[in-house]
Amino acid sequence: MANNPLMDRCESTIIHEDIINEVKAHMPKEESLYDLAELFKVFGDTTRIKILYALFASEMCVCDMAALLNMTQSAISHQLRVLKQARLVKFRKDGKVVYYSLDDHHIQQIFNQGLNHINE
Amino acid sequence: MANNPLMDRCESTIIHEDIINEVKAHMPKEESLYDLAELFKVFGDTTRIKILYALFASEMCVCDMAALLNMTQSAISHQLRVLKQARLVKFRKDGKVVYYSLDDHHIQQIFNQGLNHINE
DNA sequence: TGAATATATGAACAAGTATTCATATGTATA
DNA sequence: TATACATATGAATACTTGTTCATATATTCA
Repeated sequence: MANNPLMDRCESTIIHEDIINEVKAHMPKEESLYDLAELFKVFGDTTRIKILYALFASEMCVCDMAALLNMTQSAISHQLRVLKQARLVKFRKDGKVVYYSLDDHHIQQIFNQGLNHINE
Repeated sequence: MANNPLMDRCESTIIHEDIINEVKAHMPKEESLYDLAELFKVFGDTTRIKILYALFASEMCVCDMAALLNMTQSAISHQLRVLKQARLVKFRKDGKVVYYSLDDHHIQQIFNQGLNHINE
């Protein structure tokens, strides 16, 4: 039976069908789970976390963020694009300078809960 | 001045030094930010999100998770290792069967805040 | 208009990661 | 003890992603 595609799935024998059905009934829909993972992916990078923490304290221009984090303007700019696409930051222009700020009030709470887990 | 390493950092001219200092004063320490990013990295994968949501509803064995998510036992097992290392799940053994369950009560709140952001 | 400068962006590269495949480990049972 | 089976794991692979480099865009000011 080397060709049975279910070979690697516990011999295709579901041990607790009742539990599986119970769990299935409580699962959010696929799309929500995907979007949630995408959101956390955005949080899963030190540079972006730092940018967001910086913006908790004050709006900032790209140049200042680069100086603050000791990174190139390009690297910061690329990451800001990711944060923009995730609707986490917004910006306003003042001449050449672009000021970024937070566009979501959940972020801080999410981060705090995350820190709670870490500091346990 | 093509060799100036600060060339790409806004000519090394910090525009708003006051803001940078203000922000610096409020930044958590490097290590916390790193750990936080590591935690969110764990959340940043659909398979792991699904596993955790499943465990919100009930403890489950590896085999059932594989059946539920229609994935190989091996893939599930690898992801459970990541979740274990992040201290997000714990397990108990009953004969051959290993039952996994949540090891943190913050997860659900973090996910709910995440969904709030998505559904806005 | 031309020079300076703040930001954005495409391409390339290096590093990280999720899954698969093969196989090992550990437990129950015939 | 031998077999079955639930789980774990190392290696390989395909895919993703963060940064750099070069350059484009846009705005100010002389």
